[in-house]
Amino acid sequence: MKIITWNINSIRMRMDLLVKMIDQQQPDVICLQETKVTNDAFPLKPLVDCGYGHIHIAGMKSYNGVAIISRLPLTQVGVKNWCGRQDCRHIFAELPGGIELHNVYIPSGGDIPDPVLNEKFHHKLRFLDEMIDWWPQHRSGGRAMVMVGDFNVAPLEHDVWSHAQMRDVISHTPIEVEKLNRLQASIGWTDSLRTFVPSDRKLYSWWSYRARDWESSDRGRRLDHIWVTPALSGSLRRGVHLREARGWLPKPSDHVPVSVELAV
DNA sequence: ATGGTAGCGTAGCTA
Repeated sequence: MKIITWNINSIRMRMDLLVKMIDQQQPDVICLQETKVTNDAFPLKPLVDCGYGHIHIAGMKSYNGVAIISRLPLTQVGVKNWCGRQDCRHIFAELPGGIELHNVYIPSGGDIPDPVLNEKFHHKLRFLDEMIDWWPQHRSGGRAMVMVGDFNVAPLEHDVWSHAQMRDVISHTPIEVEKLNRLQASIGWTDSLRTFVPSDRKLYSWWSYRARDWESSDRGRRLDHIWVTPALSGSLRRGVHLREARGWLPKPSDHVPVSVELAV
């Protein structure tokens, strides 16, 4: 089973690139973040025509929005709200074989790395705290689960272009890295991509639109993740970042698709 | 230290 997560930054702006990714990668399941479209305006038809007849979405006007797009049946679908908001950041579904799939878009957190001065950073940290408490109540690592998405945190030294220069930059500050590590430890999640790419090698899933040349400056961050529970970690077969998608024309997303294959 | 780009929706927020 091949699962791909991608922060697409508007599905309507990038439907052609989504179809290109599907033609090239043939995933069984696609999890999107930042679809930026209400459910009634979500472009279902081109995806159904590609063979993805099982689609679960939660979208709102302008911001956020998540989608699970599958050629395998989805059962037990639902939406999870955090921090008392209904802001379309987390949906889930069950896949064949009883695998529970969660697609999450964690808040970015704004610019100022101080939760007192910056309400957006406060929200991000509360979001992480709530998830840390929730997972052990919801399930144990003995359940086959996959959690994917744009977590907006690059936890490891080589998940950013410069560990030293990123210490005070939101996405790599010690406080949020510590919370992401606690989230990972909550029920023993495995960071799938780092089982395939050693932690001493640079690995990025996002490059800013603001760079003059994203490829030559290569100031990336690994914000997008695929985690699996211990029940599935032995089934991981392949995991890759589709770096070339950052250059797809005419208008690439600032994030690239991240893919894993599971022998299930 | 600053500003750089993109999307939504048509001003200014979010990233």
